Amino acid sequence: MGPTGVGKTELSLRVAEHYRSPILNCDSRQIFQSIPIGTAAPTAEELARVKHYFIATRDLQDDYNAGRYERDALELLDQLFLTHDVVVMTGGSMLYADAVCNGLDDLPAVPEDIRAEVTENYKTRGLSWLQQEVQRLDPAYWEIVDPNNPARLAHCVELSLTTGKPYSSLRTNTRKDRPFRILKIALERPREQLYERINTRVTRMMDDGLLEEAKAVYPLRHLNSLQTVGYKELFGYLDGEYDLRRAIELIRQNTRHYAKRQMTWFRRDKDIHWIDANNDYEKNIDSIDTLLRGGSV
RNA sequence: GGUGCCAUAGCUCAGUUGGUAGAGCAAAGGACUGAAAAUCCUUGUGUCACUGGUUCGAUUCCCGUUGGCACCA
Repeated sequence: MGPTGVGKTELSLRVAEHYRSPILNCDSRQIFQSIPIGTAAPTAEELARVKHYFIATRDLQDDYNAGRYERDALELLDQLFLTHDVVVMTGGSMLYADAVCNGLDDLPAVPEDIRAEVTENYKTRGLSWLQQEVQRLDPAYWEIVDPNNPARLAHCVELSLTTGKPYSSLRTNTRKDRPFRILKIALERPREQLYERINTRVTRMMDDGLLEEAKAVYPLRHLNSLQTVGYKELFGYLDGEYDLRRAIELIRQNTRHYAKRQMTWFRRDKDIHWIDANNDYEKNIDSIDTLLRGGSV
C-alpha cells in the first residue's frame, strides 16, 4: 500500500519476482480498460515481468464496485493459494483493500430503476429530500450518518428501498475471517518529496498522451469509472471551462488531495507496517521477508 | 521629474466612522461497509510595507521613505 505516486509499482514487481507470485491489483481505476496513462497503470514491459490480475479487465461501462472486487479477489485467491505460499496484492484503494482484508456485509445489488429514482429525486428535490428519506426509512442510521454527505444518504435510501429493511440493520460491524494470513506493508516518503513526484508524474502523463486518452473517452465522461483524477479535469478543459494550463494545475492539486486522503486512511490502520520508499529495493524486500517470517523491522 | 491611486493570511481581495481584522482559493487535520482516484466534515495571529507624528490608544488620520500601477511631462 501507499499513497499515489509513492513508488508502489516497482517495489511490488520486485517483491512478486522474489516470491514468484503474481500481482493482484487493488486500484479501483486501473481495473478499467482505456485509461492506462492517467491511472499510472503498469506498462506493457512491467506486465510482462509478472502476471497481473485486475488490470484493464473491465469495460468503463461496467458497474464495478468494492463488493464485486471482494468476491472476485477472494475467488482468485482461493485458486492462487493452491500453488503459491505468498501472493502479492498492491494498490491504493483502501476500501477495496479493506473489502478483501476485513470483508463487506452481504448486500444485494441495487436494481437500476431504484438507483434512477433516487438519483432523480436527489437532483430535483435536493439534499433535504435524501435527509428526510433516511430519517423515514432508517432512523438509526440517521443518528450516525454524516447528514451532508449525499453519497452516504443515497446509499442508505437505495438499499432500504431495495431490501424493504433499514440499511443499518444489514450492517453487522463484524470482520470476516480469511483463510490466509495478511501482512500489510505501506511505503512512506516525506510529503514534499511525494508532492514533487506527483507534479513530475503529471507532466510525464501529459507527454505520454493523457489528453488524447481523455479525448478518446470524453463521450463516456459521465460514467463513474471516469470520475477520476486526470480525466475529470481534462473534461473541464475540453468543455471550455478553463485552459489547459489550469487543467494540469488542477490535476496536480487533486492528485495531492487524493494522496492526503489515502494517508488519513493509512494512519488509522494499526496493522500496517511502514517502510521507507527511499531505501534500496533489496533492503525493503529483506524487511518484508523478515516480517513475513514473523519478525519485526 | 510631476500628479493620483494602491501596499492587509501562501495567493486574490474585503474591512476596521481610531479600540490590533475576515472571505474565497491554497494548505493542514479528520470521516469512510458496493459510486471510494468517489463523497463529505473541521481548521484563518497575520510585524494590516517601513519610519516618524497626532492620540489614552494607529492597521485605520497626518508627514516622509520604499515598492507597484496609471496618467501627465
